[in-house]
Amino acid sequence: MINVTLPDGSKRELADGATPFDLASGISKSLAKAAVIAKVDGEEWDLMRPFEGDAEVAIITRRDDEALEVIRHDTAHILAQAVQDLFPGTQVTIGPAIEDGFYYDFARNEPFSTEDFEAIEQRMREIVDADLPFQREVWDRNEAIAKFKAMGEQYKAELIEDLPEDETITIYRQGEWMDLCRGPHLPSTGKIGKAFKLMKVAGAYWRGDHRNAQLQRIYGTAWLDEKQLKAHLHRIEEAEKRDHRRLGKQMELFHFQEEAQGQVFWHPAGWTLYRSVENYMRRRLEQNGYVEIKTPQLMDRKFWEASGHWDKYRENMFISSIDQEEKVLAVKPMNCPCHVQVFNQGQKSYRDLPLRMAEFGSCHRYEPSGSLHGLMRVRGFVQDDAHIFCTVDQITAEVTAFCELLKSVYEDFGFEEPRIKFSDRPEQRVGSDEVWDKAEAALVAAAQASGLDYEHNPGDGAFYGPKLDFVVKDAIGREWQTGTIQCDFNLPERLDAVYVGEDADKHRPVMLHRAILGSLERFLGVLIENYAGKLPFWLAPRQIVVATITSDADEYAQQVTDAMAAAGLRVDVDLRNEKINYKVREHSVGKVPVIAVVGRKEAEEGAVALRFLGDGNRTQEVLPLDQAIAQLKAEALAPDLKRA
RNA sequence: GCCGGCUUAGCUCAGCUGGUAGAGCACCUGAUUUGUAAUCAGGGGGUCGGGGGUUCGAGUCCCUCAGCCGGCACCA
Repeated sequence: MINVTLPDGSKRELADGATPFDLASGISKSLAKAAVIAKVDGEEWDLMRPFEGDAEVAIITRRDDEALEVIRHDTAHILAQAVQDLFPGTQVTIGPAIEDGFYYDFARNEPFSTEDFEAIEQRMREIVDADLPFQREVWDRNEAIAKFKAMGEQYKAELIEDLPEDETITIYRQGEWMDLCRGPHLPSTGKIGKAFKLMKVAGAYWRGDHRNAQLQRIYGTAWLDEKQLKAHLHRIEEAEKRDHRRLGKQMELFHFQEEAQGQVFWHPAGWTLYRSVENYMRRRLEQNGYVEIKTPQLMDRKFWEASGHWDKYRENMFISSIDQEEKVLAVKPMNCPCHVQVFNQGQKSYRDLPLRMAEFGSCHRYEPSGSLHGLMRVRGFVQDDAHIFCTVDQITAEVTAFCELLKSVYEDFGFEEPRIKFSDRPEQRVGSDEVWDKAEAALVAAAQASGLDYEHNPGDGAFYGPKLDFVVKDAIGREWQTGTIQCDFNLPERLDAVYVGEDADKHRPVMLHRAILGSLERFLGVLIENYAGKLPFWLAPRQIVVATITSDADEYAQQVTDAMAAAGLRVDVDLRNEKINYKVREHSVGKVPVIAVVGRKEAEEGAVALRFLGDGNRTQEVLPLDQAIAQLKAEALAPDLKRA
């Protein structure tokens, strides 16, 4: 007899050899039907795996979050089986469930192509129709290695060899096909359903290491039913429409061309947006006790040798030399060493600390060609950079203030809270453990004080100190790091930064490297996608278009435009001989937030009819010109100025 | 950088198995003076990413370079 306890505390008795499926069937038919896997003493089990003794059991059904993960993992197995059926000689490696789907990495000399997808999907559907049971088997380690080697599955054999000695080796079979797998799986392939679709092929390194062989990864998506699958595909389509590269072209914000790979040509509209963001940031920094500086673009290589960057990053630095001189100059890849130079001019006292030194620092890095991505990853960029020189005791207060500022800035730009990663001491590092203790504690305390959730990335800090990174998502779910704050005990030492303490002795300051937006370019990319181009009024490059209905109103329209421009609003006039429908459509598609329509009536009354973009309950308002301007002017203020 | 794909008019794209280029939108011209998401008619515009090759003949096939796209790796 086996005694099981259910989540509600109730107990049941089962015969020896009973399975979670038997348990579910005993409770109700519908539960047995909806069941996916079971949790046995907190461990995920197959429904058909017999209990090994008394246990606490929960039945996981299709409605639970875990179900999709199991289905996706199962689908990955079915994909692997289908591929090996159709392309003999292909080796399997690993195939996990991921967000929205799954992938499987294969080793095969011939490349897969998306044209193979139809045949593969067809075979997958046949495997589902065959309703093959997933069977779990526990194998002896050496037998398993020998078996996979005999099958020509080198990668699988290697995986088993690298598993810890005490790990149970489990093999899952579906029909003739078998794979090394931890499980769990559904009882049979028929339970998976057919709401899956192969999405793309890609290269991926074996075990994520670029020194290893490159495998072919097939990505797929899988859902509970057709409806969910369709909704997912629709979401992807919609997300692609807000891709900042597409919108950048449509809205004439910027362009790229091959002669300046990875560098932005900002167009008038895009640069207007850029400047709005920069000006906003500049005000926020001023309000928060920062001073702004500007440092050189080109510095002698000796300088970078001293800072340590030449050794570490030489391959990623742009170098310049000039015929008349022997010197080799490097385009600055970062601002920190320059800021230390400014700090080092003259004598600093503890009374000068904390010293918050900001720069909209233009930097260039030779990023790998494959990593370039629109505005998100470029070779020439501007950081909203700053370095806070302070004492160890000031770290907590400074980091807390920074987190507060960052939060408020993101709110002003309308973002959901970014994800935060806390990275602590790596194996290779400088500085004593006591100082690391202090710095790590300071960062964590500051994050908590600011009410921010963070996740822990052990050992992922910079060699000079721990850091908090802030991560936001783009339109199609890719994550981009924006803000950061890092404690640095190293650079002040290398570049000999000192201040005179209360005790009249010389001391090393701590440097906090920090950026809120990260790079202006990337942030603008994220901003454009976040709003799908429909930027809030204060950021919109063209805030208003004055559109006439007939040429009778031309003169008045020009007056309206001039008055609005005089009030500091970014306004254009559209006097073209076109129907108002045409103008409204064109400027709506062009994402202009306000269209001021003027016809004979408005001209006579000295009024304007304001039409607001994409605001359901506020599409139109007819106002006297003065009042309209006063209202728009107030709305055009940046959030920080509205508060003031 | 690596694997795969793509590159045709300003933009989005079509051009089957090789026979010297096409659509919609945009643009220009004309008509229309119009009340809140596309008025009608006409017109101009391409050494088909660069270079090389195969062929009587290449946008179509092959080689090569570049850029872009999707991943991977990288990201001070």
